[in-house]
Amino acid sequence: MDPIGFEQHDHSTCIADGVARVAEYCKREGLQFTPVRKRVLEILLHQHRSMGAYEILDILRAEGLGSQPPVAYRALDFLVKNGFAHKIERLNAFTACTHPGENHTPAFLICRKCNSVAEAFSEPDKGRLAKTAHDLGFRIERVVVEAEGICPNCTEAPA
Amino acid sequence: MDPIGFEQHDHSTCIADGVARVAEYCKREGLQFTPVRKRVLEILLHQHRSMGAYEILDILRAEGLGSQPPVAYRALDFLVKNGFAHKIERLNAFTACTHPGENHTPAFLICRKCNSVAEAFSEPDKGRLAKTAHDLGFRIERVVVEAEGICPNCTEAPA
DNA sequence: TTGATAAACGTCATATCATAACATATCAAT
DNA sequence: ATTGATATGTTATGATATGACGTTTATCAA
Repeated sequence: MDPIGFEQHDHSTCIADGVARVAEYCKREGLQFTPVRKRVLEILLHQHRSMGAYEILDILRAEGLGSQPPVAYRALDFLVKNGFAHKIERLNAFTACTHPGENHTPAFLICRKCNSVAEAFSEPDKGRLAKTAHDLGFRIERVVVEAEGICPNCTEAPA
Repeated sequence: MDPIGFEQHDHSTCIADGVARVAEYCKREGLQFTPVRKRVLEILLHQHRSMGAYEILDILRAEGLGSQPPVAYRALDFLVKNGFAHKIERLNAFTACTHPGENHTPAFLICRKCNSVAEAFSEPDKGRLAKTAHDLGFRIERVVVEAEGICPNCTEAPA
């Protein structure tokens, strides 16, 4: 049991399930779920935190799956574009999506102590921002919501 | 009259007023509003869009105010830390705060066509994200909200 | 006013994040 | 098998950001 989304969680089937779901989705949609792409997704699923592209690249390199930055970035682009992973802008890092296939606007809770990342939902159509945008005539296409703070595990064990 | 926050607006006094307000605030708080810091704020206020650190540095360099990256980054750090400017994470760029001195959680509306940036308010204490964080026991300290889309000026004149 | 301390600056070097460009290989559909 | 699209390998470079260290400037107490 590893802490996931700040809760204890059966992680053992988590990676396999995540990969399987994405594999199935790709098959349905005619997307190529190539070895590098699959491996990068596995790497991200393995950690419930965000990882930098070069950190992922180091792992790929050790496994002989690619040694140059574009290899990692291209795989990450694929995963992000299709909603299997997200980029955390605040950290210039990436994390596996916990709701692949579902259409959603993710919001992230980032612990500044342990760097774990939990994915929550935001509702960009509601609230003050939506109203402001509507009033101004601004058409929102995409919203980044990233909350930084202290996760429950780190609150309990302060430095 | 320049478009500001997507609206026509008297920009002429805007820079002077912004600088004056910050200068006064700094005096009150005992902060050093040095020439470089003041100039960087002016540069940011001059544009109602975000600017990269190196873009700002180029201007400083041309004016003999500093030629190395740390000069720009240190001034920007000062402005951001004190709430006179904000970093747009999505763009790795900076923009002058339109409500300096007021305690607020900014939300940004970023036009992907003309790169203008409008600062709005978000209400991180309300809405679904706040509820999720509370339920999980996550203590939010800071929230980044950045909406990307098309501003009214660019909607009217599509490419 | 001066001396001590902290804050800011100038500079060099380097770390970190990201992509352009182009050649080669693989896949998918005829 | 051919062809066009997609993916990969590789080189090179661009863009963003910070560590470290010595010098200068500001602040403030004595």
